[in-house]
Amino acid sequence: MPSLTEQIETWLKEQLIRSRENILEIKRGELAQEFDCVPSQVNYVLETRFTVERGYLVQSRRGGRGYIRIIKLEMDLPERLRHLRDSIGPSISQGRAEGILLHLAEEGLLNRREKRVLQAAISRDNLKVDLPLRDMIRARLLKAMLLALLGE
Amino acid sequence: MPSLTEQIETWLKEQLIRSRENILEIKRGELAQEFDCVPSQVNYVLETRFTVERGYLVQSRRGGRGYIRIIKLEMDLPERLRHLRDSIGPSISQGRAEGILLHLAEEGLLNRREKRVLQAAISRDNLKVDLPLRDMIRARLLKAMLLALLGE
DNA sequence: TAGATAAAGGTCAGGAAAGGTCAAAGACCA
DNA sequence: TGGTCTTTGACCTTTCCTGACCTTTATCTA
Repeated sequence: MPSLTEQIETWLKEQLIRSRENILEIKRGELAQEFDCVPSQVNYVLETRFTVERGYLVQSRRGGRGYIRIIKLEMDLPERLRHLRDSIGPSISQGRAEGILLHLAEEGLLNRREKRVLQAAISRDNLKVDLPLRDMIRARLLKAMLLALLGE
Repeated sequence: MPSLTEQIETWLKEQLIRSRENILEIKRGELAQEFDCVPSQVNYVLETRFTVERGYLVQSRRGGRGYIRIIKLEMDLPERLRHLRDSIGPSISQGRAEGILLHLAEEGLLNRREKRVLQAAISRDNLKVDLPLRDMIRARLLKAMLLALLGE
């Protein structure tokens, strides 16, 4: 049985696909009711699963007629690579790096094998270097590998 | 009377066979209860009996709805990986690493894209770390990436 | 139209539910 | 009796979920 978080994540992504659009608008309260949980659970899902690294933008408005809007980002490859390079920067945590991989994989830019390889290369367990340096090596490797893979 | 470790090992392997699949998912806590032992005993069994050496891959996740997943590798792979691991050793030069990649590519175990990624990851220009350490990181990464790639 | 009220969504800390690590004690065997 | 393999338990980290309390926005009403 998948966790609540996973169920909500899946549901939202399905809605996005089913609607054939890149925008989905929901009511936090209604969604929470649907899944029989507290509203802040929805925030948790959004914060952990719909981040920019993973290719989503979340906007919202409070008050009467409030809403939460989830936008799936789409860019062409060259733009994407530039953007990736910038967002990786000189140093990157494992968590953020994994978000990027997930995102690329979901878009079909990385197949399962490739994702696994990259994943292995950025894992702290494999890098085994102390912290400020580790995140810097990871950033360099990730950028180089993505360039090798995506940038003909 | 076989040791606890052996009992658990046997039980897990039986489950793997019985399920007719190469993947088995368990809860550490439940298993420990079943065998009336501390949970960390399960880790010990996994560490000593379900290693890559012996043809297994173990994945896990913590937190709510956590799990431990044991994956049985294809028949001839463990042998292959053992050999690779030995030939890489604890430290490897860029030249020798490239030789290995070339060899694997020739054998068709690596396609062009994959080779490019690995190549990028082991390049001294991307690692950018001073020398004794660089070759050690390269060795760890190469082994981990190949394992990720070949260990379905 | 200013202020009250209702109707959203946001934040954050805490607790629960996993699994991980490590060192020390115990058991077994050569 | 020394060394290796097992077993245990204390403590740690990660992930998920909840609830109390806060802020923002729209709408209604005097």
